[in-house]
Amino acid sequence: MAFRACSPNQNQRRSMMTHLNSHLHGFIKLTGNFIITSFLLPSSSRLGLEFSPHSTSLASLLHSTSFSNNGDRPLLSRYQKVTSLDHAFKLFDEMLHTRPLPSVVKFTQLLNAVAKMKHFSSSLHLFKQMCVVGVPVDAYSMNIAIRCCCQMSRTNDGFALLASCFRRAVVPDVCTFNTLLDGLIREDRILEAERLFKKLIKHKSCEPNVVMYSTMIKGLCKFGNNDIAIGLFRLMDERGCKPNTVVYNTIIDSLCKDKLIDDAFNLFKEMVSHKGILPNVITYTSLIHGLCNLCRWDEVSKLLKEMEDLRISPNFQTFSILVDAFCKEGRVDEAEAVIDIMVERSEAPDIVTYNSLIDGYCLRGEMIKARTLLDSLTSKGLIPDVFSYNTMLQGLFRVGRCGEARKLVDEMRSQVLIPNACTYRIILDGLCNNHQVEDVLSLFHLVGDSKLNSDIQVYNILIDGMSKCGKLDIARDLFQDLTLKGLKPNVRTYNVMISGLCREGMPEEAKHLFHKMDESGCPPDNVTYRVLLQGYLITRHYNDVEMLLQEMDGRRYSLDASTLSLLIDKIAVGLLDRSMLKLIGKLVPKELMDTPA
DNA sequence: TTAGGGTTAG
Repeated sequence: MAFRACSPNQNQRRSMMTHLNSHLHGFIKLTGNFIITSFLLPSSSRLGLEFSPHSTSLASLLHSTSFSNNGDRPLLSRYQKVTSLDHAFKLFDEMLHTRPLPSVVKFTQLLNAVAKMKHFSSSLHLFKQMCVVGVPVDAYSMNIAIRCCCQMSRTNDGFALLASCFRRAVVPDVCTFNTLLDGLIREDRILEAERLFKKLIKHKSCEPNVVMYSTMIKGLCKFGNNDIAIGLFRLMDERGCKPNTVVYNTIIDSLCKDKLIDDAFNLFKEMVSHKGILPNVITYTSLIHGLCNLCRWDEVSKLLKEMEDLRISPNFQTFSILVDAFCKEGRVDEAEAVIDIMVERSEAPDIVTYNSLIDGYCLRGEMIKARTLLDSLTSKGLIPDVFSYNTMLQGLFRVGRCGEARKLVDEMRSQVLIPNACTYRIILDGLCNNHQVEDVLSLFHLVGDSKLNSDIQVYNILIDGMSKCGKLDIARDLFQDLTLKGLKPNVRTYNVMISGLCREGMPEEAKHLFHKMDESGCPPDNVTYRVLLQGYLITRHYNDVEMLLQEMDGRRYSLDASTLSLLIDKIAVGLLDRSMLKLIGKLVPKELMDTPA
């Protein structure tokens, strides 16, 4: 594998673009073919059944699994078949008047059916009624009630029910504790979740199983602790709890989201080749999503082909992710083709998918198409939401049509769609990008001390916008104001401030701020390093470049195309030492590398 | 009869 960016000349750079384009082109061609062929896959795979390449014949599987409707599957009881809340309440009332009272199992079936319809408070209400009339509740019914609390983000009420378990001599099991653990994680109470998990193991309250480990791993991933999550994953294996597809998927997805795609693929390889665990559509969708985010299109097409070989059919979410990725690249034709296939497969695109398409049109400046689509959503049976309008709004600002953007906001109001915090941020950002400094500031001041302005993201937009409009003094004042407002700068705040300082030729002040980050408990991220490096290079501040590169290597960070290009230019003209190339080579992500001819 | 994994705006 050659390091493409080593040669700085114009031809090489052009060739990199051509190469990338041909990949993209190849991908689209292949994807187009593939999606059509996957639509033609045997109906078994469209039904969501997956086949190992070594499995017994397709026909026998089809026969035994997908079409055997009689006998094998237990019939659902009338309590599990409820279709509406009304129906459930009527049935419950009937049960209360039956003598002797139906068994707790029947009641539990009904509770579960109601919970599955996402009527959590009703399910909980029925549970309480059961207790009142003296149905002897057990761990199953208790677990459903606890789950209802947790799903409504009332995990504390779930713990209160746990206490009542002890009073009622109901023994909580691993499922009870896992539900509570999941509730804590859902409410972002990761420290309490960790404490509970450790306590359960210490007191041997229950033996964690693969679901519980997986819940804890999900929580750790959610809070950016991939390494600790992987540590727990290894520990679980050592303790004799065999990992399965779900646990692998959880970690793979988190690595993909953090752009650690190569680590994700190592894990994927381990899962499939060493452990013999079959990947499924979720595994592939996570990987595809990760690759799309990094624009590694050739590998996306490879994975889609692999799915086809394994007879794993892409599903609604896979398609949705592809539509979104195509739209973000401005490839709306391909996105439209995928949407057509979704319609053919009766996986009707939802509002989210269409929002991506609106975004794609806007990105290409095709505002009429975007507007027509927005207006046609209702006829597709979808109600345009604030999200759709926000997307359109963003597009109008992007092409500099501030007047029309204003009109759209008025239109939202007239449609009783209340602009939300995101609308506000889009307007601020749009006005900044269109250099409407006066308007931005008057809007910001008009909003004043309202909750909308107690938002670090608002400040990030304004600091960035002001410094890009050449108003670094205002940006600095806003940065100072943060602490007075009781807001804490986040990594993005530092990044935009550092970037602004560099833009105005103040690398020393930028460096000072950079050093403050770690001590403020906000360590610099990949972007901080890139921004500072670019600042140093543009302001001809070369002394610290190598040190920054080494630190990046230590933190496993990587270079982006523009920083890389700047570094190479400086080496080419002899302002930076060629010896740095080796270190730079280590920091180039795969998507910027050449592939063998 | 109970618990776990993948898409949405800066």
